[in-house]
Amino acid sequence: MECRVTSLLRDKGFKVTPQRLAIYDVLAKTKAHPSAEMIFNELQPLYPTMSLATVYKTIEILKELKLIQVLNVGEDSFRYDAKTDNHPHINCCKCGKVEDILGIDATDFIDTIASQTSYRLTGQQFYFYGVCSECQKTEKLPQ
Amino acid sequence: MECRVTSLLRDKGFKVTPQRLAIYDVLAKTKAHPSAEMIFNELQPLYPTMSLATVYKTIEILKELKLIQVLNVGEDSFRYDAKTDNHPHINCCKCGKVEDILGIDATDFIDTIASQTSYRLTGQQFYFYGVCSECQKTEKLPQ
DNA sequence: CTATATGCAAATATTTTGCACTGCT
DNA sequence: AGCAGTGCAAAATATTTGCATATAG
Repeated sequence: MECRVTSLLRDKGFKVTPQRLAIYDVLAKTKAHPSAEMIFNELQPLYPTMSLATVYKTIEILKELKLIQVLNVGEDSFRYDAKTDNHPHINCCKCGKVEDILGIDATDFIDTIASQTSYRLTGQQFYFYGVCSECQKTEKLPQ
Repeated sequence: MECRVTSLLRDKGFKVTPQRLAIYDVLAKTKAHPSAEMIFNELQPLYPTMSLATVYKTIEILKELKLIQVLNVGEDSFRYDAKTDNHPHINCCKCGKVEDILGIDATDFIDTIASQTSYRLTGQQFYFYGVCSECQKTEKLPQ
């Protein structure tokens, strides 16, 4: 049994390489929404010869195959998420982590927007900002 | 009568310079949500000696004074908005323009999120993506 | 007059590209 | 074997920084 990534790559005429699978795996197995650099660093021990360029080129393909989605919470770099359903994200302003918000039904909100705009909607991205529970604790410690 | 920007700058110990006022004015008078480069280009005719560095430095101050908000719809650069109330934005995937969505009350949606997260919320940003009405027309023309 | 701001140029950071070599299929 | 993919280095793009000069207060 072939996994989804393997068959999708092959179907679209892309070659299945260890690098591509490894990059997708990093994204599939983390909830940290890593940037290209973070993916690169994560893979260094296992693939010491892998280049950042390969990470970027692979991300491009994974995006095209809709295997990942792109996030931009307002940092200078992009982050990537292998969960491709369109859920909101929340970003801690103190530690910078980005987490999924799952189990939200935004249908009503989206419908309201759809009915008020002349655009044909194709998607949306909801970002929330705040302080995570860990950072809230730290905040309250003296100094 | 002094305008808000002038007095706010002065109050916080920043000097009031023609450059700073001009940059804020560009943002206050447009609905295009320009990037730093777009602001710079807009000001070229009037302030031919202004440098991009000044645009970036001024944006930093305006952000600090909460006179502008920062947007990132997923481009490689940031955009800025002098409307600082937290309204959704919509981005046309064809022509790239970014427009305000006004008159939406997202309180219920935000409250739902607030009640489901352990974060102390400080803000949010809603981006919608689609095809604007102008681009929809163009789309349908033969070729 | 003094301290801050500007403008230039150089530095930094992120992402993209060109090309010789490698390795899937 | 053939062609797409990788890795390196260089380029492109966006943003930041250092510093000499200009200017607001």
